[in-house]
Amino acid sequence: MSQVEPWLQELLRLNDEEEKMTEKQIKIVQAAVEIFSQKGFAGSSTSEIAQKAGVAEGTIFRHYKTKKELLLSIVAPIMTKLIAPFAVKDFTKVLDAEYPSMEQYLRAIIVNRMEFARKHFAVLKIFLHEIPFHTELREQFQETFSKLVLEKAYKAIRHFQAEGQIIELPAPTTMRLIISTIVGFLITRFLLAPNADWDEEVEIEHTIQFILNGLTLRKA
Amino acid sequence: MSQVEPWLQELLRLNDEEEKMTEKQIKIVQAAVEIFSQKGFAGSSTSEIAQKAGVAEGTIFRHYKTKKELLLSIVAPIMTKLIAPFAVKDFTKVLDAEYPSMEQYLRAIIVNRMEFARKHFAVLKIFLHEIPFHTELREQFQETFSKLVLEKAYKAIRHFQAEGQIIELPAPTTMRLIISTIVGFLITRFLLAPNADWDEEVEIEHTIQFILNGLTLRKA
Amino acid sequence: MSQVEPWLQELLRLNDEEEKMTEKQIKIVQAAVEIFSQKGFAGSSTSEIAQKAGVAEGTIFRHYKTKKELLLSIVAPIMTKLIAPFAVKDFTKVLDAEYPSMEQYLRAIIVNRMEFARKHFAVLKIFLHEIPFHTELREQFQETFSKLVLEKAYKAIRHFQAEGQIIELPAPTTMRLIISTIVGFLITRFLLAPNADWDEEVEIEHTIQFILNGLTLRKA
Amino acid sequence: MSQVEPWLQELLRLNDEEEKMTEKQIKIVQAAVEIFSQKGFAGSSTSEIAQKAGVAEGTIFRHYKTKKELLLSIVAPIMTKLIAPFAVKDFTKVLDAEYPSMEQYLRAIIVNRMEFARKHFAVLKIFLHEIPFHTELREQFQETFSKLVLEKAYKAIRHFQAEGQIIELPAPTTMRLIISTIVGFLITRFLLAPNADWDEEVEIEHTIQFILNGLTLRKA
DNA sequence: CATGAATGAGACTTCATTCAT
DNA sequence: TATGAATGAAGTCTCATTCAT
Repeated sequence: MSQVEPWLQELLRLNDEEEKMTEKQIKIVQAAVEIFSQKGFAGSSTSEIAQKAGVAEGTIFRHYKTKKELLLSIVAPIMTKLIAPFAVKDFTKVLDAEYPSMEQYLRAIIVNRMEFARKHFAVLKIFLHEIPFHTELREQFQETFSKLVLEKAYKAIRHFQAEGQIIELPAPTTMRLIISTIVGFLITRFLLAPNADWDEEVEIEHTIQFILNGLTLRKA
Repeated sequence: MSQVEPWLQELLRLNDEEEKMTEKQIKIVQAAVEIFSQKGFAGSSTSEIAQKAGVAEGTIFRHYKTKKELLLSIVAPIMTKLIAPFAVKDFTKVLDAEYPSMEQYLRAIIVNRMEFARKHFAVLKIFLHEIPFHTELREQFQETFSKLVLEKAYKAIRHFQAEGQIIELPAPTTMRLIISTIVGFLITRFLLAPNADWDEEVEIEHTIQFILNGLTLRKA
Repeated sequence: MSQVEPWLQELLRLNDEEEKMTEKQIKIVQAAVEIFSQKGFAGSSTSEIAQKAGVAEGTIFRHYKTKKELLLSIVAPIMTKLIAPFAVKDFTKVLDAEYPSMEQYLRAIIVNRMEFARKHFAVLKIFLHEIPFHTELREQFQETFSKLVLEKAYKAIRHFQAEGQIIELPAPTTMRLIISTIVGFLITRFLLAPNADWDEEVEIEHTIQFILNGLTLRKA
Repeated sequence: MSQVEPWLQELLRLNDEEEKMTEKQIKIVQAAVEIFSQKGFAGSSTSEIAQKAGVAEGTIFRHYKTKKELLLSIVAPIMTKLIAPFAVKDFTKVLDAEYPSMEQYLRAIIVNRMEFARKHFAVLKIFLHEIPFHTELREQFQETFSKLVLEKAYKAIRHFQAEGQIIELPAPTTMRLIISTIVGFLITRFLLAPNADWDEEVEIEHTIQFILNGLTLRKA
């Protein structure tokens, strides 16, 4: 999964929408991402963004009606992208075919999402900070998430439970435990100790083993 | 540990410093907590706080030189409180005496910190949101954390490793995995699905077992 | 005249009105003088004055209804004091009796007013700065000045002109030239170069000779 | 010197820098000059300035970052202009060539600076009032003055002393006496009795004669 | 498309003054 | 008499947004 799977390509193609953008517009977005992620949305000023983008103050509003629209244009797409790998049409088929073991599945997810986080670090940070303050964002995310991901993820979990690979906890609990561990890993890696030079491979391995062990019955 | 241990009382007593506060000052702090946690620091206005507190806007600045000082007066103490249970002078003694098994230890921590999170939910939320934007906060937290908690926690981890209760991962990795799981639990409980009525006891139990299993060697 | 003349004593006695003042009130006035002279009236805050005086904010307003009243209580008396030496009831008699020559008269005035300026430097500075901005002050000063000083000074000038000691310029012109020179001397001494160590005696002598020469006919 | 000398033109040309200014910006400066000179800097409010300029308050801060910057933009240039006529590269040559007698020199200076004071009355008033409260202003003025004027003025004084036109007082003393008289003249004319209709020509003549007499040896 | 001067609402903050204690 | 918490008007300054060029 470190290579983009065919079934994902369609989804991902939606994202490369930097096409119709003016050169100036791209600079605006880049500047906005940088400043929003440093100071937060409410703490940033459009004039500062314009300055960093090397653009007149008015130019921003030629492309985005309001400051908030600029934010959403940055943050909304990331939600879809974030979720994309899980939004597969027929999940269990995928599972059967490609991930015979939970371990391979987990490793694929972690590696893939880590690349994603590395690439979109700043935007993800903005997303995390702003989602509590913008109802539309939150609702859109919740809807997308529960529609596209939740049931499919539950299916996958039950699939591995049925196969006896993991224990029979409630699916939401299982999911919470997995996501907590992965997100905790990513946050530590990119936010808390971005400069610490650690052995990424080894940490990933520990993390995967922790999840697998955690979800496996201890033999008495 | 759901009861406050004697060795904690001193530490905790530092916190009930709402003494010298005017009635109005208390109202200001309450209003500020509510509004900051809803809209974020930069998105809140002092006039709104004053209004909600039923106080003239000038009154805020009689007690706090700046809006930011108001924020810090709210958020700084929570850092110490958050860490308090781990800032024990002689940790291993405590461990020997009171927590023969890692399981008991984990349960104590989770229950205790859950009560704490329940009580200080709003302030914790503010803390989490603002810490990336305020260097002083971040540095103070890092210092306090590494001084008071880190080494002691590592000691505890090594203690349980020596006893053969958990496997020999690097202490920082072990710690990351434990904290991720606990924080993930608390965030799910209080932030993501605060209204979902789930069986807290059972979820705690699952969480503890997940951590313990995760850190225990699978018997081949 | 470096000693206080008998006819002045009455006038001067009006000034030592620090009698009925509370200890705190005195401290307030001292603090106000210091701060007003450093930052100007409009640039000073009553709270700063209270702080420097070691007094509660409200205490100032127990003694002075408004900030401006505090200013006037400081500045108004200095006007009288400043003018006092010239406000003699029967001036020409004084002149005949005590100052046979213009030179002696000038020297007396300069020495005496220099001591005055040295003592009341800060208050005089406040007075000079504030007089353009406070109509009452300006009017009161103009009235006092023209009533008590102007005619008497003109009389003295004409007296010395009649005696042939100085040339027959218009009295206002003569007065302007004398006052300009003296005030210029005092401002240089106390404001522009207060730290320069110069020979005061010699400078006074030069100044007097300049005025006298300036008002004497050059012999062809 | 009532006509602008050629060597001055360059210096003076620096001043007509109202070029790049918006129409509104010019109105702001005009309003600010008027209000500052009436109420002093600290006693004026930006809202009042905006109102008198017929401009939104925000517009002031688009052109000047702070209220103080507005003050300095008004007051700083006047310092150079005030001094300009004395900041000539080779002063004694000028003296030799154009002012054979001290009298002509004095008359030229007085007339020229009187026109200047008449034209820039309000700004000069602001300058005089504010210089004690703004360290930067004071230091900049002292530096400019001592660099550009002092030595040259001393040279001129010694030039006239060497020619026997004036007596051998120390140059600083001589300068103090001359400036006191001239400044006293200007202040009387424009500040103390601006409405009194006096014969300016005659007063100038008296003032010049006073200075000349004052600095000339009385023949015994 | 792009500019940047202009706006005016509203942000944070100060301050003279009042008043219950 | 003295205090100092409280006030609210006013101050300086910021900022998203508009619009003529």
